[in-house]
Amino acid sequence: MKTRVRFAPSPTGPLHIGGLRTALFNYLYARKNKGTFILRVEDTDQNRYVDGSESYIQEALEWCGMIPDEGPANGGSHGPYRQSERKEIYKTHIEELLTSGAAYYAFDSSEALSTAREEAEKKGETFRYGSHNRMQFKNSLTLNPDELKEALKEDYVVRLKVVADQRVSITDEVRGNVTVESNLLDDKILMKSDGMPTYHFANVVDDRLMEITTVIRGEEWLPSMPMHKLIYDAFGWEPPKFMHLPLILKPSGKGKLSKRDGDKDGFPVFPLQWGSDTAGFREMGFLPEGLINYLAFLGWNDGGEKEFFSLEELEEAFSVVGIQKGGARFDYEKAKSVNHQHLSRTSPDTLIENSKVKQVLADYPVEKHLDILSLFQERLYTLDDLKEETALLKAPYPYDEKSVGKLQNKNPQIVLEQIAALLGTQKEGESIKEPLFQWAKENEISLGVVMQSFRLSIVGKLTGPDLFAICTLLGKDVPLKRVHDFLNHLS
RNA sequence: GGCCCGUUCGUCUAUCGGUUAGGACGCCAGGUUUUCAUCCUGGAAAGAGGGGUUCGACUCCCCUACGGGCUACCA
Repeated sequence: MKTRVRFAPSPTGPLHIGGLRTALFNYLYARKNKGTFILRVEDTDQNRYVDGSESYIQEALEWCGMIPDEGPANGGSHGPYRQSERKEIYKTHIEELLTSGAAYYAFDSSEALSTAREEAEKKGETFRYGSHNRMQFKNSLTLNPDELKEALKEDYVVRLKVVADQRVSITDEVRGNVTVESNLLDDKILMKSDGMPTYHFANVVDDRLMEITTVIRGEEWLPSMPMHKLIYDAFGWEPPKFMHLPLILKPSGKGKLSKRDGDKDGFPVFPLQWGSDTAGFREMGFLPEGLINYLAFLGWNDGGEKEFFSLEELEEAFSVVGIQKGGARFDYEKAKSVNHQHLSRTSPDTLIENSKVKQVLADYPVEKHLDILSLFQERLYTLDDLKEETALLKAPYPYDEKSVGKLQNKNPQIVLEQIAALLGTQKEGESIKEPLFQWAKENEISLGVVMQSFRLSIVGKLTGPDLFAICTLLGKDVPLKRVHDFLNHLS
């Protein structure tokens, strides 16, 4: 049987990186098994629907290079791929369960239920609508045919009739067997009073109809897996395989990573920008490969010591045995470090096409773009760093006075005058490196002092890439002027 | 509270009964006094606790502790 997996997000806002990682693992599993990667939009909650989410999700997947084989954007043989467009399908399937007696109508109001819940809570108990008490409520099990007919004119939901006194057992590919007592399970609502299915029901029906072979989703769904099994049973269907992924935790480890954590600590939690005030990894200067590589290793590894992977390499290396069981904390420093690896290994010719790079480089003459990028590239953790790094090409001011102060009593003037002299007589295409070092040696002047003086005069601080390369970029006149300016500054 | 899942350096992780418990990020120290947030080398740093099983346990089992998830007509 051909492998078919789906990524099934809800369009309730931007795609969180936890969701993106779920998508990634689905994608990798599909590619590794030469299967099909499906995008299904779970828009059954009209109250939480947020306009623009679906296109955001599509764009985010595309940015990462994970194009769905089937989905709302490009169609497929098992559509429609939006649950809101599958209402008729759910309707006929719920009829089936109603007819067989595996499900029943219930007429309790939301208010009545929350009251019952509160009362149970007061007694320190958990309210459960199930085999032990379902006969005490107003539903198609307790009403006579006439009452039922009348009740059906008003709002109703459809509930799953969970069998009593049974051990429900199902296996997760990552964690093994999960068993639960059916008496502990709720008679879950399958169909809401607005005629839309709940997640649980839509999920099972769609996974079946779309011929999904393996369900790969977040760990938050693990507790409902036995209940899903019961729905499959009710239809007489064989459940697919299940794989529950560990959660991505806050940097503190206390709970799931949320947007607030990013706002608080200044890192993105979304792949792309959402709205005007929420930047994504793309806007923060991440390469999609960098993000993907980092995310892949949050909860998975190939067992070896290699940690730098392209998407293609991940597709090849991915396997279920490498999936972690415990949650993994998000670490922005590590994410940047992985991105840095990808950044430094991308060819400058490719990188120069990036819009963020173009933006920074626009301040410089076109013929120098490649040289500038090549000089700074290996130092970048994010593309955003390029702007800060290249700032030293523009002006050395303000000088790093702390460093200047330390240099003061080492007699930098004589060094700077020599540098100026060399720069003045420098021929096109020649570096002053050799003659400068030669001079320093002859006069027994420490190269440390020489280079520090030189660097401070040119870029105003003691950091940055190779100084002679910077001078080459700046041309002949600018470095000379800066040395003179610095001499003035010192006096 | 109940149910489910988890627990190796600060963090992400390797180990599938016998290892000096390995790697990466971060941190610290060096790289013949050329700077550097790059690069190279080195260093500090871990099996939650208690019981078993076994010649031998990080690895298997049980208990405890701690952490997380779920407990909606949300997904």
